[in-house]
Amino acid sequence: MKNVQEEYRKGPWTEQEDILLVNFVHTFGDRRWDFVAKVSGLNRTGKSCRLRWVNYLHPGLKRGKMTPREEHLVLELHAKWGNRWSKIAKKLPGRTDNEIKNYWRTHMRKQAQEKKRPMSPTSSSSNCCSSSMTTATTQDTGGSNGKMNQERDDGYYSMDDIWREIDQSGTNIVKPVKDIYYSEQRCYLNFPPLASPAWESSLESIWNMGADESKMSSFAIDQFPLSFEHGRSSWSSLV
DNA sequence: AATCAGCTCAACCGCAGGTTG
DNA sequence: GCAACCTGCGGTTGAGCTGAT
Repeated sequence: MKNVQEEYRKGPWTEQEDILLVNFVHTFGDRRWDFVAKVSGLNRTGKSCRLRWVNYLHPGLKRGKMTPREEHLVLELHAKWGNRWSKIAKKLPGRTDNEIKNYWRTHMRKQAQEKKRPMSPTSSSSNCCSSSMTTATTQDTGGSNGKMNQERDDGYYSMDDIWREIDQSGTNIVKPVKDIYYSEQRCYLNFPPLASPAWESSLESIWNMGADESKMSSFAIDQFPLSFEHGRSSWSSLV
């Protein structure tokens, strides 16, 4: 029996894998990830396939910088729901929970560090509140495994550190978000969308195709005979 | 031009909840 | 009711990019 760790590929997805995944998701839908992973011949877990699809390949995804409106919405919804990223993402069409999570993390770390900077080093960590993690949102961070509870020597902030800083600095995250938003002296520029990868045009053409399975299959065969043969061999045993 | 530090974001992991047999 | 499996979520990591020095 093969070791599972040998069986599945990890790391960055290749263009070919992307096209293959798009192909099979279009055929079988974006629900049965384990099945899609198996029949596609991708040596990836269903989980990995789902993540790639949801965070990168989904046709409705926006790319590029968050707009001020989106930033505002994220802050507002986070104040309301805490770290319910997927819930927040549902209110921002084209944005993923991962993207929002990353944005928030960057945003709050920046804010915490800016708050910390003017303070003297001694006053920053000896606050009376440091022992309690009772911010409005800690209830939502139950999944934390505690790996990153300590502020690192290099100044890295874990989520807990961020919450602590926010808590200590008196920034009430639940207060009307407009205050937080407009107090930031940020320059909101409209950047052009990021340049699309060259292969995106080919993906687009895939999406413009009908859901004709035979078409999809022949496409897969033409493009990636080896992968498809592999997939088909597992397919026959599954279907 | 080279190096370094900070930032971004894709991808992983572990866990929890849902579904199925 | 229960175990096994699958899916989705939230937290974390690290490679690569970018700007500063």
